[in-house]
Amino acid sequence: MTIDKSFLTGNTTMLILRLLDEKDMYGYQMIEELRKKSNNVFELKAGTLYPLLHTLEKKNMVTSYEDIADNAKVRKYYSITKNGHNCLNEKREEWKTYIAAINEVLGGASFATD
Amino acid sequence: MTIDKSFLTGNTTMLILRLLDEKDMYGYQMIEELRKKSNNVFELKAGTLYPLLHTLEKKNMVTSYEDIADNAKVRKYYSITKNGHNCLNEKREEWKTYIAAINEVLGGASFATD
DNA sequence: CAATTATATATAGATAATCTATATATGTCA
DNA sequence: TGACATATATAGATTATCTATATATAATTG
Repeated sequence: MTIDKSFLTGNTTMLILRLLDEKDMYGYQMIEELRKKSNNVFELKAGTLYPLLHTLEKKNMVTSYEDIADNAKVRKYYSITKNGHNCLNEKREEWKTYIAAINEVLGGASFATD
Repeated sequence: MTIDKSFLTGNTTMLILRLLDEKDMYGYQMIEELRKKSNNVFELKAGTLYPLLHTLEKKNMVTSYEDIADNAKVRKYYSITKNGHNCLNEKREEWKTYIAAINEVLGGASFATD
């Protein structure tokens, strides 16, 4: 089954902030993590992610710094800010409300988790 | 709480087909139904819906006919086709897969903190 | 060893699904 | 009578994706 890519719209920021809420990561790593955690459902494109990270940095949701990864190579790491953490919590609440509404229309059971 | 409108992207077609899968409706009625069923979460705009209905008709997902509503006024009713019904079932499956993937990422072993 | 593929970051331009604004017409209510 | 709700419609703006392209290094493969 191929997932309608437009489902993703609006969730990318929430997902990225969620990853960074666990640990600092660099861009390419986020793409791989999302792919793995979602069982290949999310295949976020580099051309989507890097501009988004720059925007999140401008909005003070994340900060970046250069550091050396396990393989001794320099990578651009991102770290979530207090502001970004608060935004994540808001987005999670919105997401819960949203899927409850969808399920209300679809007439099915709720798939929401806390 | 204001819901991020971009969450809706990609779901509108599924929701409209779901409404029509229960009974024939006219455009304005769909907007009202979605608003009510979702407890005001969905406030679909006329400028979004009417062009979408025209597209769905071109794609043979729905058919339309003029009929007289309860209040004796002529309204443009839409009816789901077999094709539209099949599309709805596919979208529902995609939706399930998609939210399972989101919850996989969101649920990753942590609790929301402030 | 050369060619290809994977890793890694970045930007420009295209695409698609919404939105707002506007138009038109009728009906209702204060 | 003037504003607001119902009802349908289109044009143009906005926004979040995408693809294509660029660059550089590392790893793999023929």
